[in-house]
Amino acid sequence: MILKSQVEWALHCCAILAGLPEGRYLSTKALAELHGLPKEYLSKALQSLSQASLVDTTLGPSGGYRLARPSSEINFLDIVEAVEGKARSFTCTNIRDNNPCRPAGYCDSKPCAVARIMWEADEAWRDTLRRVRLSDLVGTLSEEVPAELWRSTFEWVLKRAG
Amino acid sequence: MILKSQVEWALHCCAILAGLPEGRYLSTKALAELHGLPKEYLSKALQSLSQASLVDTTLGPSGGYRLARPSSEINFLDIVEAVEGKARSFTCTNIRDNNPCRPAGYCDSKPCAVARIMWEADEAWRDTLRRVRLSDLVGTLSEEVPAELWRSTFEWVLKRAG
DNA sequence: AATTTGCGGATATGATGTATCCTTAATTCC
DNA sequence: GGAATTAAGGATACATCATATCCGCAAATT
Repeated sequence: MILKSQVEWALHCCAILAGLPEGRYLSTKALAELHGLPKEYLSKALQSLSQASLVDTTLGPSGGYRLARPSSEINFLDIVEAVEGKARSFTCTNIRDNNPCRPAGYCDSKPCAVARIMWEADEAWRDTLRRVRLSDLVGTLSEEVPAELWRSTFEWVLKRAG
Repeated sequence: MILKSQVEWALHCCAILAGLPEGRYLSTKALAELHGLPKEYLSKALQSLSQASLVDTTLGPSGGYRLARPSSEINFLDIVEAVEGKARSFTCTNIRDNNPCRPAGYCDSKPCAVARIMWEADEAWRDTLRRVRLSDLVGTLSEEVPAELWRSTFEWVLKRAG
């Protein structure tokens, strides 16, 4: 059970977008260069964010991406689900239906007890991600990343932001 | 991020094994028939349980599997990790290292803030699974499964248990 | 008009989950 | 002792999906 690398990419890109001044856009090209990622494939991840309405886009030179909402109104789960999908990690295939002892036409009243527990764990995972806002990440980064690197990075970004 | 179907199989099989009388074994063949699963492939899942020391095995006719510990001392995470592996769902590839603004030879003091949050969610998932014992599942099933089906199923199982 | 951008489709490749088959060694039963 | 049964593990095939690249289109800027 491994998350796509696009999840990591999308989270880091959103953290950068969160630091953009109001109204500016940053292109796929700049985000790919900044993170050392394949531009064309990163583009797919960003398209997922766009389809989920997490980011706004604009075309042409000086075009690119910006957050569609304040970073305090976007949480980790929003981003993760945008690229990874909203499907649960456990799918119940109802193998108990194959029990040869079952009377014909028997129908379960509840979802399988095994599935309920697996889904509960899935929800715990989602809850944790839901509780962390993108702005929280930015706050942590701004504390942990050395001030000089933080400054030079955004200088680099702003030089490329349309 | 989808769990293997073997996870579902292993959980259901363990629930059956938990109902076996002391010292009896149940074969792959019986477990496969009971759940309508491909015998040869289910065998791989059971081998994983064996390698994780969750079950004991014995060879020959009347051979098969039984729990290695009481069902109250086996939790969901034990079983899930046995077949799914213990690797975290999120792997940090340290793409921040590619930041062109980084001074050469720069080394991070902490793991990436993004990774820490993703790992926290992963731990929440694992904690939930760790808190549910196999005996809890059996308790739930014995309440929810109609008494007659429950009885006839174990009659079916005992007829095949060595 | 030329360039740059996001977007979607088509395609290729590698890894992994799913599934089957076969051999080997251990155990039971006759 | 011999036949049957079992778990274990290796080899192989196939399908699905993540990864990655390329192309053409429409929109926006210069």
